[in-house]
Amino acid sequence: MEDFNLDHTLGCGQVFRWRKQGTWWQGIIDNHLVKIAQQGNRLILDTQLDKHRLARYFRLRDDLKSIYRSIGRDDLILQLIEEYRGLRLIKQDPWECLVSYMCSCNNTICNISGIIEQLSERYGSKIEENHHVFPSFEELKKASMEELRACKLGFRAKNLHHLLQLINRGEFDLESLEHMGYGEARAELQQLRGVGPKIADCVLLFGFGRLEAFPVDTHIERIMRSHYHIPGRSREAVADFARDHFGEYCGYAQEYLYISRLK
DNA sequence: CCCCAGGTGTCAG
DNA sequence: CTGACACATGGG
Repeated sequence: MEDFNLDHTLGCGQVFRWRKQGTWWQGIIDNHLVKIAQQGNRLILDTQLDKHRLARYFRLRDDLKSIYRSIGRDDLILQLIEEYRGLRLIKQDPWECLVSYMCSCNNTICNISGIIEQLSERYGSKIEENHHVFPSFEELKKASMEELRACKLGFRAKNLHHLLQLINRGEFDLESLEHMGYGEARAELQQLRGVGPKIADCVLLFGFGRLEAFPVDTHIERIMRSHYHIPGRSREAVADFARDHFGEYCGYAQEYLYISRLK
């Protein structure tokens, strides 16, 4: 296992349900409980999940050296690549990803995790004692506004409820985004209540693996504006600059900038 | 009490 | 197009 750092990959904030106890990370991939640890260049597994699905989830087939060569266009990103080498994007389930990042709006990672856990416990199917899968659309659509409120979604409850109604009426189809171009899919996502440019980019990057997506949140905007000359005051200007500056794999650059916020 | 958090919708100028 | 403000909830 080369160029893979499990702690950076699971701890950078791109996923919300993984927990670390001791040296073991515990989480769920494709409805399977997964315990995983890293010793040097070896991954240690305790799971029924097959290796191909694991490799897809952690994007182990991405050629990081090639991606580093592509995005490594300035001193800052080169330094972050060195510091966080082995951080990989994760290929999340699109549905869980969309709901998760709808909950991320003006919220903390800690609170987002809490919401996702509550939704899973209350509406997701149980796979083992104390472990529930994130609810499918069919499971989650049973939730009323009041019940969503009880899961601490706050003002985001009406956005999620609206999404559930929309899908139920056949007026939105998440899977159809798979076959669209980046721009078209992004515009389609932004028609949803509570989904703007940033959340749309998160869904496209983490849920659909569109590496040309570059989500700009408060941290990314602050970092980008302090290190580069961005022409324009909007967050879209930052995203436009980044896509041009870092190129076709700019989504990877975003994650290295994002993890660097911690210090 | 303040401020901020992986933003977005709305509205005035 | 730009800035200001509200929005639920939790934590510093």
